[in-house]
Amino acid sequence: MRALTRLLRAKAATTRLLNVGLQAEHGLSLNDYEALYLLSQAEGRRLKRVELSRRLLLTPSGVTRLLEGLEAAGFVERTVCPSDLRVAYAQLTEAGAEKLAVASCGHVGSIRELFETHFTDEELDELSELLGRLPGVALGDDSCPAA
Amino acid sequence: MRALTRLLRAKAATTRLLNVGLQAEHGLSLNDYEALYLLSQAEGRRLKRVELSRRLLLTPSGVTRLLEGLEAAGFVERTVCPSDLRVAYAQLTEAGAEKLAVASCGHVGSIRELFETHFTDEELDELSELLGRLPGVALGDDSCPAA
DNA sequence: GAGGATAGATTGACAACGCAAGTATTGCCA
DNA sequence: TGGCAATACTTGCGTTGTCAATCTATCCTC
Repeated sequence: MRALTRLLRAKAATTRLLNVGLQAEHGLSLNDYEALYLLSQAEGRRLKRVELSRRLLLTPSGVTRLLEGLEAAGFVERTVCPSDLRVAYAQLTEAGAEKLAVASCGHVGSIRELFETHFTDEELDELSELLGRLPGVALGDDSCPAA
Repeated sequence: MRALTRLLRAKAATTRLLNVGLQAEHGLSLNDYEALYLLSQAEGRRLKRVELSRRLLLTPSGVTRLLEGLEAAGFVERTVCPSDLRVAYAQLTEAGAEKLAVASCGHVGSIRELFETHFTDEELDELSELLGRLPGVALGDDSCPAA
């Protein structure tokens, strides 16, 4: 119960902090960044929208809205799947990859700063292990190259 | 970094789960509930709006919007502070207290179910201790009577 | 005490996201 | 092969919460 309220507040606090940084420096939301990152790690730099929805824990409509912005900015393109005309891939563009690279510098810096001043490495592992047990959290796991 | 993405997803997953339950059964959002709860624990069952904003980690305008709904439903009233005409207290009404009591039954049940199937008591303590270190998370601490 | 800085609160415009409903495509099964 | 369920996605609408601007009340300083 206390754990719950802290979980809620922890999310609110951290997203606010990181969001303003990303927004101010690169005009990206935290979800924008996550989406670009997931795409960059994916095979062929593309992902089905359903897959993004699962990984980002957004509803399909949320993904559509998110990608609208990213497409308008030229960071992703929609491509179709020849074998199944229902699916629309989100394909990372060269511009998107560059944007991600640039934004990563400052962003992972902020994250490290935020977390490493409060936790040791072991505690971070502990924390993510615990959070990973909640239903749906540890889905498309991300092998985390940059940090 | 993995910790961060899991934190974000953990919040998204849990709020969605708990929100739909609360919403369906009692027409309250999670923040509505938290606000009622904080008021019920406060001295005289009232709190300054600024205080609510700190505790719920909402902006002041967020608090105003939240209380709009609660006032319309008759669960809180606004009262003024005689010594400082700027502050407007949010005062829990009798109806609000009853609503909270009724909603608590099912709600803390859901929470326990969600958390206790995945964690032991020690792990919950560990988790909330860790989360509490993030800036701003462990503010108005809540001495947690019900669970 | 007058004047400016500051704190508490509200309002309007806006972005993000969920839900429900709708469309299009595919797979299943008789 | 025809029909029906399921899947992938989009769109309209409502809710929630933020930000920037504003108003009032209080405090602080001269």
